[in-house]
Amino acid sequence: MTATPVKAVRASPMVAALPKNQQKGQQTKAAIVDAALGLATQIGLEGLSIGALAELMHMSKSGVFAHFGSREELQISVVREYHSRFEDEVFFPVLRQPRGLPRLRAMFHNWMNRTSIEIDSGCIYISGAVEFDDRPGPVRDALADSVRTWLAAMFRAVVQARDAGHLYPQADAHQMAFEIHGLILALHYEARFLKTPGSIERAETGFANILARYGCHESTALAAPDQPRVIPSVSPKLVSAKSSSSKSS
Amino acid sequence: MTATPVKAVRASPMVAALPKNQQKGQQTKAAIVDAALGLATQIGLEGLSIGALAELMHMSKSGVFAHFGSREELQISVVREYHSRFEDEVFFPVLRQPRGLPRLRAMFHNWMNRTSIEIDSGCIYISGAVEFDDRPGPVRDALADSVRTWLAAMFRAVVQARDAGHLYPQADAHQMAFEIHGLILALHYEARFLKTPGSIERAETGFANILARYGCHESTALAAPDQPRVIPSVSPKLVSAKSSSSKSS
DNA sequence: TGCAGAATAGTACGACCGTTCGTTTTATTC
DNA sequence: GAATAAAACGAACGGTCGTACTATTCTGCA
Repeated sequence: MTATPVKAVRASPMVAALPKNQQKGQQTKAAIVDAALGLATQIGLEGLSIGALAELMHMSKSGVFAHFGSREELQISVVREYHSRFEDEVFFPVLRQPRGLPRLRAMFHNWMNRTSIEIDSGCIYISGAVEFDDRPGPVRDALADSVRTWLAAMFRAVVQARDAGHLYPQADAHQMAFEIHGLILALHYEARFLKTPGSIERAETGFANILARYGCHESTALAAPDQPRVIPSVSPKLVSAKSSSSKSS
Repeated sequence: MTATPVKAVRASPMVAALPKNQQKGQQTKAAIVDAALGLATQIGLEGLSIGALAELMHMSKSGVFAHFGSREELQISVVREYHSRFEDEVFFPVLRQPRGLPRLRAMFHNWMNRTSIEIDSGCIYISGAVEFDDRPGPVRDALADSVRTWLAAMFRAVVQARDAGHLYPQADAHQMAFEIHGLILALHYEARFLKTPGSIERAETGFANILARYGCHESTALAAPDQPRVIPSVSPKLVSAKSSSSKSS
């Protein structure tokens, strides 16, 4: 029943001998963290149990446990892994975009894409915030540091867009980042928990609205460009046309 | 050690005999739910344990348990109690305000006040959404129904404001409600979890921004009214004047 | 005052939790 | 292939959990 967790990789003939720091142990540990991340996104970092994880890995509890030494260390490893993937998927790719509005747009776009996926799987930054908002400790610290790092990156992108003249010079970057964060949180809440249809479109429209408010009026915005400036981008086609409002409870 | 949970109330001579449906049992049950609500707001509905609750009530586990028959029923009772208080505190008072913008403002104001308090205590609507977003059952249903009821009320207030001519007739009420919800969620996240200072002011500014965007330009708005219309209410005094960003983290 | 019935306490059970420890298997090095 | 170290196992511990039972105490009404 219990299959060997990770088959020896050095069997692969092309990869001439593993690097010293990548023995078998490191490898199964990575596999455990991977599985743990999948589990934690669904049931939360607190719901993550070593027993369930061991069963999923076809390992013994003690075998899994030995890799971390404590449950807390396992949770921290999961947070770090999530952070790493978030960076790879959302942050690093946008560095190819030119500074200013294009990069800011790409950032939100990637963030939205990830959140859209997490409507099904769950998001550790959001569930973890709820689970650890009143519980000090290293897990909370790791979590908060990760989130702050990302929000700071978002803030910098806003500042760059403003300094590049893509936004009003008076634009409050902290305020704008706050409002964008709110859109993501509302999307996650309404789509994942309430199952409200049309949430993704509303988040995108909200972003276009924020951009318009803070000084961007490019034609690439979702807002209908030919409307009078007095009514900027209220109720674009994307949302109202499909009459999604009729299904509201 | 174990004090009698609730002293017999009929000792009070003025209240001539309790109504049939309000025996002592109902009373201690109410007291238990009250304590449970306090516990659940801090550690979540999932963290709520009968043992801890019994200790807090100076009762035996079985004594507490008997009132509900199951942990799930206890959780549902807590959700209902929270719903009731939310209505009393946030919803019903605003009905005294005239329909339209004044009522919408009052609604957001009350909601903000409650959320500001919940920065310390926690909010079941938010923590519960995370805990039960992937777990079907009666608790989730009770929770989602409560939230939907409130969001629907918020939506209706937006529609009334629009119909009263206080907002642009093209304003998308669902979109506006979504954006407002996002502000509340961002406030809760950044203030409670990240401890970011200035979050309350940002939520208020965000609301003023949304109002301005959707057609309200009354002098009561937070937005500076004498600025050119092209730059509506970006970075109002409330935020930038006190240089709140310097105190960050 | 005394008696039904409600309310609470007490005890026990089985399940799961994180963790420890000694043993056994597997991987790496010589 | 033998020696050594790393990794995984298996059983057990102390603890908490929700829940099921029975016994006791209290309350409300005749």
